[in-house]
Amino acid sequence: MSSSPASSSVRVRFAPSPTGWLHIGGVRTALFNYLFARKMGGKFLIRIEDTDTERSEKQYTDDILSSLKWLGMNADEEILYQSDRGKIYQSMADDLISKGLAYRCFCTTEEVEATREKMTKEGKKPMYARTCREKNYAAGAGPNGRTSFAIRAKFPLQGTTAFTDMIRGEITFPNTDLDDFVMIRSNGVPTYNYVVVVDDIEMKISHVIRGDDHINNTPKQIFLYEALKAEKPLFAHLPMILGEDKKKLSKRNGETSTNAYRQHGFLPDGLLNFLVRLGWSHGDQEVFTREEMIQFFDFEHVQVTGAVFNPEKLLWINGEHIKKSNPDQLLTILKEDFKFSYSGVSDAYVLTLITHLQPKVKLLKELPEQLKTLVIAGASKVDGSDLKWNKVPEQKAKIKIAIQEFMNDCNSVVSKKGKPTLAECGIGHDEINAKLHDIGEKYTLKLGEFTQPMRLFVTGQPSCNIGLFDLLPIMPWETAYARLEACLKS
RNA sequence: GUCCCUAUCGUCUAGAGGCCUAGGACACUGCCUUUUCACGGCGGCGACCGGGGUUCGAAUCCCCGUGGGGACGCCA
Repeated sequence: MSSSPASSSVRVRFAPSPTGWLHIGGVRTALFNYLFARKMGGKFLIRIEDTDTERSEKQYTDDILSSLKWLGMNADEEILYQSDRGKIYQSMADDLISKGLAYRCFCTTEEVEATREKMTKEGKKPMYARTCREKNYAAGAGPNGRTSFAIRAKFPLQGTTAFTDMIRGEITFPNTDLDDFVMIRSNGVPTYNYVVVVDDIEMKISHVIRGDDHINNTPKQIFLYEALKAEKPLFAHLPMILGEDKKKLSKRNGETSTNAYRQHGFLPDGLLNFLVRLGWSHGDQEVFTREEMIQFFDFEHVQVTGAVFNPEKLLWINGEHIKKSNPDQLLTILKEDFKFSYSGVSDAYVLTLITHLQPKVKLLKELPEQLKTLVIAGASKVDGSDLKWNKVPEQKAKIKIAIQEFMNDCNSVVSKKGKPTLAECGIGHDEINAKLHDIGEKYTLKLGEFTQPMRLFVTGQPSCNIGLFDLLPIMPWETAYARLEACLKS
């Protein structure tokens, strides 16, 4: 259903209104625009729709832009602010009035409301009564001395308005159901349906890719394209993201700011990967790199129905991305976004720890939590009172002897070679494994019986997911030894 | 209410008339692996909304019904 215009002509935009934080639904809309632009070698643009002066706030614009930056979706050209363009909107509207395609409406809000209520009661679609439609009022020359007017579109009374949606195909509206919508409010501020067209023309937008809550606005906008004698873009209406209650995602049912996802430890590509799979598919593939998303994206496989936001799958996908990440990059993010720091240990050591931990976490914020007792001297605060060995004192004594033997064994090697870690003394994962198995056999202990207390004390916390055999070789032996001593004393 | 869109496991989805006894993923669950937790491996549970057509043959095409969503603003 999609057409393939010359790639160089593809220009798409993400046009948020700064009336709230950038939320996940907005990110998905931006993403589909971004992917299409990148795939087609076109331009991805951003326009801030701040005509609603009441609700627009600078802090929201800042949040939207910084969130998009975090996600790696920056605009290819200068960002357009609608608040800068008031004069253009006004003069084009005046022009449409002179051509008989729009008119001044002096009706008051109360009058308009009244007819709307009446029509609703009669079971009709609430619309404007078109009182001023054929009056040709001049500015400042309204009925009953009224001077305040809005500008309305003179929408056709008959026929149909249709367009071909890239996702859904042909959509047709009877014109009788469409209103003479307001283009410029009586306070002079233009409305969304009007400025969106003026600006999309100005920006030479080739494809309008947006949420399907805009399908019903499209005929109004088509009217304006025709009135302004401009070439119409192609439209693609994306299905909505739904909350668990299957209603449009909102603050009530789980809408969350993009920033919150960042703080929780989602990777940009993990979040984007989850979002792209909400309403789009590429066979059975679930995990995509950014390059793959761009390479494979198409409108043919965009779903038509809304998709429920599934936090658990998001978590899983994020884990997949963390697994594949470069530890260096992970460390950088940890330092920048999670105030992660360490002392008395080398960068290489921290990086190796991350390598061992990254396949096991789903959220970045788990990393500093698990690392903290490994990379900061004296951070270990272990209480061994919950350990199983406390139940059988003679067993506990035997285990301590076994652990002591392991310590002595390693110690002799380390002091002979004079290196700070077991790994540098030639004792790696497999050697530790063999050593502990031997000791277990010698003292007729199951491996878990004595590695469990060892692991607790060496990691310095009960919830660190690193394997003991992975940790022992790389941890400074001095530290490991001290912690094992504490274990013996407990 | 009117208009627009829509309908495959709980959820995200594959599916373009025979490859479908409907595939994958998340979740749930059984087993295995194992140095706790986790990761991983192998299984299990689980869906074509209903009714009519069209066709030799329908999850797939058409119609109706029903369900769901969205829009009906001097919000965007």
